[in-house]
Amino acid sequence: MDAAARALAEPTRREILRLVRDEERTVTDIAQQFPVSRPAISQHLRVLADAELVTVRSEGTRRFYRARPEGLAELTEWLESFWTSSLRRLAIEVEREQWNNRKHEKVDDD
Amino acid sequence: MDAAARALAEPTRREILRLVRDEERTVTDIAQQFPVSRPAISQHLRVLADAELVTVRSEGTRRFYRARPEGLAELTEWLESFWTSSLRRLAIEVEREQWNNRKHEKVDDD
DNA sequence: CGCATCGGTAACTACACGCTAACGTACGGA
DNA sequence: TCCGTACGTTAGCGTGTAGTTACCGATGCG
Repeated sequence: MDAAARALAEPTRREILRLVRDEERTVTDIAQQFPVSRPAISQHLRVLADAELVTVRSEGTRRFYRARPEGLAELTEWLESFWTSSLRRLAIEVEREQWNNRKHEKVDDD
Repeated sequence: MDAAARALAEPTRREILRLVRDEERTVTDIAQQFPVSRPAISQHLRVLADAELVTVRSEGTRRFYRARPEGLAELTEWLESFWTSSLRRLAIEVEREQWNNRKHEKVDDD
């Protein structure tokens, strides 16, 4: 997961991932979509592959890359745990607020 | 979102975020949970605050930090778009496989 | 075979990043 | 008022990372 998180920290890599999300693409094809050189894209693809966020398929001299969404599983779970936690916390706050309201009523009563 | 993604790339920052997920904590309190110095934690907290992943509440000399899950919204949506995309792709592949199976049956018939 | 194309790797540069040490500031208690 | 505590900020240092150019092997085609 650490590798996945670090890989996604780079805007270029996120964009690459989006490009190969629904269809496989070659390196040159991908590189043409960016203002940086092809070797730079190659290095980004290596990072993504090491993080298991993409898969490769060789065909002759060409290499087709494709996103591998399962690689994002851990990270997604981690993020979702925050949402559920947020809901739990919200419930607690509502409870406390109700408690405070009751106290205020008491004060008003005094 | 770029800021959030970069902030989460750091293991220490992810851990900090988990620490202040359900309850607010002071800087010294947080720093004691890590092998690094307090200023280092201060810097991490600054990054998290800039990414709007935490909020601060001052009380005297102490500053209480707390996670702000809404800051992860964009990133979560981005990740989830991959899951739905993955499902769509899977559906397409199943379809194609069924098509191939039908072709095989034809060949067998020949 | 000769040559172009595709893509990975190496060496190097520039910059971002994380950490520490040192300092400054603000609040609180004696 | 003096001192301790709680934090933030800065300078400096070492390391990591993204980019480039140059070069390499492998494949496809005449």
